[in-house]
Amino acid sequence: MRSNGCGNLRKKHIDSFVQLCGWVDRCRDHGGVIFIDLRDRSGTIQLTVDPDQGPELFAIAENLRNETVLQANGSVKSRPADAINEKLNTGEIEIQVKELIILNKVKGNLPFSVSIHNEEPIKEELRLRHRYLDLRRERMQQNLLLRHNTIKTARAFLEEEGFLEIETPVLTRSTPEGARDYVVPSRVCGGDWFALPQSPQLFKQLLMVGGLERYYQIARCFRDEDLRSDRQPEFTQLDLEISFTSQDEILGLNERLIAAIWQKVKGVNLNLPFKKMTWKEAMDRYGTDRPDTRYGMELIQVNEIFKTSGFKVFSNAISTGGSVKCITVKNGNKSISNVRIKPGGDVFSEAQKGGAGGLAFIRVRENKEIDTIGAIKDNLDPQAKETLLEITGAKTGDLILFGAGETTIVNKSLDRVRQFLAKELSLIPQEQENSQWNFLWVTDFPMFQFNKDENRLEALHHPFCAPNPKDLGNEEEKWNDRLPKARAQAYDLVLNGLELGGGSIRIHNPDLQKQVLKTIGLSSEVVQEQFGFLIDALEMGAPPHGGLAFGLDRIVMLLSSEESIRDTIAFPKNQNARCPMTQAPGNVSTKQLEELHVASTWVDPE
RNA sequence: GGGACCGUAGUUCAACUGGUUAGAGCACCGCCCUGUCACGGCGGAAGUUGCGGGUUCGAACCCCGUCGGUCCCGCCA
Repeated sequence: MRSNGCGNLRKKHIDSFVQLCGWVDRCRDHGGVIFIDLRDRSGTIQLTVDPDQGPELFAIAENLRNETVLQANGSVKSRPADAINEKLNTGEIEIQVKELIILNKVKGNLPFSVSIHNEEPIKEELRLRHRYLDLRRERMQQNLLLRHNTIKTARAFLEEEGFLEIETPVLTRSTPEGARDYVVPSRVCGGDWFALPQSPQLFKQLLMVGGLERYYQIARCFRDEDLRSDRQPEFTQLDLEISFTSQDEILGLNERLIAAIWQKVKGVNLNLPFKKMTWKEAMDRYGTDRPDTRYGMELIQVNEIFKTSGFKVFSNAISTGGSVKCITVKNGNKSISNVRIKPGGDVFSEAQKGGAGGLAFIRVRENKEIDTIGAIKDNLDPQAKETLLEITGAKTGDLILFGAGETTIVNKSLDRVRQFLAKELSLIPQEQENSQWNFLWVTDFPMFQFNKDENRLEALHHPFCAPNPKDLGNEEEKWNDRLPKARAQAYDLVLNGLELGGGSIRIHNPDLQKQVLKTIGLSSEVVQEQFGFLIDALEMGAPPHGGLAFGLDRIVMLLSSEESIRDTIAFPKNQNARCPMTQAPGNVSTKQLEELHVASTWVDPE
């Protein structure tokens, strides 16, 4: 049916007869000669239809509309010297058309224009409702090509490293920890339910117990939680697991994997090894476990200066176990007005979104004079002021912003403010090819964090991460005390403040695994019921193993400079987890429900 | 569950901040045009201003509710 791709033709094809198929991108009808831009996945080329080629052909050309599916047969010709289009890869040539065959017509108005030449912003709802049209556009084609190349490179790399690609079940069982499950009723096993996997975590560990040694998968994962621009109910992980390995080996291998992807897809040579930072250091200096270290404005703890201060907001925060931390905004006096850091201001509300009740500030004026609210100024003696200016490095013209209260909230709100101001003040370096890809391993996460609502410990990553032996020791009788405070052999890969992936060395000792599950409050009955198969497996010769999973959608989002992972997925869901094209999820018949032994309690709110 | 913003022709936007007939570009339809490439020219059709209620002499604009969407918090790695 076709001999070439439209976008692949060049001067070397001149005088050859070609058969092209594609979509009408646009027409220019001059009354005599008619130009048609024909587009397929490879690109666009100009077709030229002359009246002297016959009235039938001309009549077809005259009545074409955009997005008509067209076959064009004709000869490749060079364009007249003054008609060369340098903006087009195929701009030196054109097709002298001998025959046009309409393969399919377009009925009615198109909801939006596909042609890149009419790139008005289109409401995303509309793009998703007619995703097949949206996918025809260059931007989505580029993104999906980039996604394909990313996966292809990962497969080739892992193949070379001795990995096997193995599929794991999509219908599996619900587990207590983590996100809400998508649940599927079983017709055959009445009253029982499958859950869709939140990740292949346990299966990949069991593959290691099964002696497969090196596994990977492009794995679809499901989480029934509320959506964000970087979160979909079904998303894809590049998931891998290795037996007989160490943390360093896993980090090294994954750095090389990432470097291979960036090399192939972006042509960028990353510097290896990536930088490393412990979780504690990240929290102290940046207030987040995924810091953007491309710029400074670090958080500085100033508890010592304010613990005896008469400014109660600060001293109370410290005496109740919290912190006072600050960031120094260079030349902030000029760039950030008081209106913006007081209630109602954009900087203030950014701190508020992080949970802060307020945003205290000090402006440094000439001769180390400070300008702030009276309650702070009156309670800051000269020595304390001197120390503050010294450890913050604040100079004339600088603005110091404070967070005070519970340490987690201080960290969270100052992290937000820091990121917000970095964008506002353009502190993020854009220019150098390599510095815009700031990779960072964050290591030594705690095993657990305290969940206030449920009044219990919960696993920070998941409850299969192995604790650091240095923190745990060998004597089992001390596990009870030591485990809750232990660091995990867990690590995240962070790029420019976004988490790309994470993993850990896993527990392969069944007693330790039981102890960890007990620590997060699971009774031995629940452990037996929900994780019995894992404990059994660990008792039957489980090798030491560990692994990692990357968020593939997010990687592609960064590589394609998109702001939403929806633009990296062919058919994504909207923010209500609905597919605007198919309208899924939808009704099922009463008969289907009966077969599944399920009755709906849903009542339409009237 | 909560907060913010948005919804006007097929589409992207406008409409003096409450004023009478809701405009424009692209797309669409018709006519003209032989070297354009965001082709050009002339003409035309196209609207329940998301929906429901209220305030008002008068509502796209103000108020309440509702539906849909985006971003964020909670939630989620």
